[in-house]
Amino acid sequence: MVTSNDVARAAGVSQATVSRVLAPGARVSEATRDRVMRAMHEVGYVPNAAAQALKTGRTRTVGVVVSDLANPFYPQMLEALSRAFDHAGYRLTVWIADGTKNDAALQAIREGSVDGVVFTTVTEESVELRSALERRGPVVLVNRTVPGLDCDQVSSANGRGAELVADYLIERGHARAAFIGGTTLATTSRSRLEGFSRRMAEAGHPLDRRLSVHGEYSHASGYRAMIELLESGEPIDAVFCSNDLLAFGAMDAARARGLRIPEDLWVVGYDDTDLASWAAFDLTTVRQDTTQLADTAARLLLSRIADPARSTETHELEPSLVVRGSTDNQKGTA
Amino acid sequence: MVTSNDVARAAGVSQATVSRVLAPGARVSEATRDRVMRAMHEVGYVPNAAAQALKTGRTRTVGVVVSDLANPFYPQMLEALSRAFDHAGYRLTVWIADGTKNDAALQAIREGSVDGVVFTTVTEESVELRSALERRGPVVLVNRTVPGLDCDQVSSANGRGAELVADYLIERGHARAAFIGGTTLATTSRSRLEGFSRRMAEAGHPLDRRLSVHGEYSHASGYRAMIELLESGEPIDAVFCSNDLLAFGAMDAARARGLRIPEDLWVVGYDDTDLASWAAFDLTTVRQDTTQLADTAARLLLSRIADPARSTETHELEPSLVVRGSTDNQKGTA
DNA sequence: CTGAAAGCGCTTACAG
DNA sequence: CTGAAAGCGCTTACAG
Repeated sequence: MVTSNDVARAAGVSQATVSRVLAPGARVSEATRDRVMRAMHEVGYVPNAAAQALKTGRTRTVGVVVSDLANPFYPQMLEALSRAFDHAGYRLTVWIADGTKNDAALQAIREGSVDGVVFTTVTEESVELRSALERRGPVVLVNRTVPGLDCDQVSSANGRGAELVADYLIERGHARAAFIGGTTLATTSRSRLEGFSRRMAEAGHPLDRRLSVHGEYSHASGYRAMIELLESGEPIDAVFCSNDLLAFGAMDAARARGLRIPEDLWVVGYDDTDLASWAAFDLTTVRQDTTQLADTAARLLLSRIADPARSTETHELEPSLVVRGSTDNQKGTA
Repeated sequence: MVTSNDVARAAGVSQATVSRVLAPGARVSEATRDRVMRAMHEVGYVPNAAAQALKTGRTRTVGVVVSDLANPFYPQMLEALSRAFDHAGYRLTVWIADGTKNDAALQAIREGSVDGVVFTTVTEESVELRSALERRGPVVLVNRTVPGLDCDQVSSANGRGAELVADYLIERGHARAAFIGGTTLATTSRSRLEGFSRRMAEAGHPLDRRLSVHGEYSHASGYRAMIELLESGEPIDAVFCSNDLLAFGAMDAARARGLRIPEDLWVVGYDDTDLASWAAFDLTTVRQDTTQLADTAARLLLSRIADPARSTETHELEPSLVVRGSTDNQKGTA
């Protein structure tokens, strides 16, 4: 390994001077700087990250915890986070798992292998996690949040997004609606159901309990839920799924049972993933801007790392309804 | 920050003894060990990762470079790699980008922030990258490879997979086939085209040059390519796409033009991503076992890290054809 | 502007 | 089995 000592020897200066040449605000004479730079290239010097981290207490790495890359929303989120932190000169350590990795990420903060952590899929509010998050640690929750928790949080205004769907369905006369949700442990699914059923009730079309089905966030679960709804015999003219992945499953199920979309049934999702715009689905859905979510999360986390004492912030980004063919084949009138 | 010195003080032993309690093969008396363990919990001690890395030269972190999470194959690959390295006690630093991150990953090895790197999307054989890879560095190429490069590599036997498709189409009398490929810079796309056209030619159904279209690996590109093929007016009864994502785009385009699949056109993909089995596509495709790819890559990389001098290995995993409804609606006879 | 020196928090020979 | 000590490769006051 080439160290700053090797460079110092080659350039005929002290090791400290080599270090200064690389330090942002350091005063080094032009001549010395040139000589040292040349020597660095000659010997092929790259500063050792562990030594820098040990001295400065910073790694310029942040952790990201996601639970399920089979939901296309998360790869998009991950890509957006990668871009956001890349711009700031930070690297990403990624944990992919079914919720068991929150502790590993928290541990990584304590051992100093990451400067902070972005949690995208917090579900249950386990006591340990809650208290860990509340200590003003360098963490931020994106997407799924924990209402009332004193920690930086960013999400889509999920209730508001669901209201947009309700308003749209009512206005278009598709108010015999069902709801297909993911795990009730996720705030996203809960908030979307709440917003949806509240607005439907307000408009005089209260959501029938039997028409509200919960499972997990997967294609298979959406498929099963749709079959269940159809076999219940309850007449429905629309289904609001709490994310796109469920909607894809629901559409596949409905079509498998011979229903035409949108003629026989309207389907609405949430997320506006890439797949939603594919012709196979052409799904009306609520758009969450992953870039905006990621940028906000990155900004909050980096400012938290810089100032651990600042008070916490909660951001709710405004969602928007994207109307496509799964609800309306008369694009012109949408 | 709580250090081993704090623990030592609390337990009334030397700092070295605290360190030994955590070291795998260290000889410490039961009594001392107990006392130290208790002290660790009391003061909430977690070893500092940077200090350990500086001393040992190991971070227990590996890098992964992927180019495009919009292709569902990569999230699956990433998840499989995450699992494989997790089992070995390694963390993942992930670079997501359009091929510009190979250098960043190579740099990370040099500065010691990762112990090794998995490249999933090497394309062009730039001279710098080539020579960097060839120095028996702790790197492994998975999925896309560079034939002839002296470095550990794992891939699907892409040519063989394409032959399976050719054999199947010929046997089933769908030999007026077109090919839709991704970037020609990717070995995957090139090898699949080679295997396919070789076998088609051998069987007396040489692939018409005009029926071989290349773009990039995206849904939109598959869509455009399919439209192009249809508008060429050449009669075709099957399309082999060099990955599933292209096939989804091609199917969407064909259906948009009123073609029924499989009645009017057979479509075959490559990868067997989750989406391929969704009813919306029900895509016949060549299965690549991401778990096996990832496990092999992890094994190679970890053994390379342990023994930098070992000779390099190239693994080609056997693919298999998964027949679904996009080519055959008579499942019983498949 | 530059050098000598301390120290970040560990691991691991070296003695005893 | 345990302690004193060196040293991994940096950064950054402290002098000059």
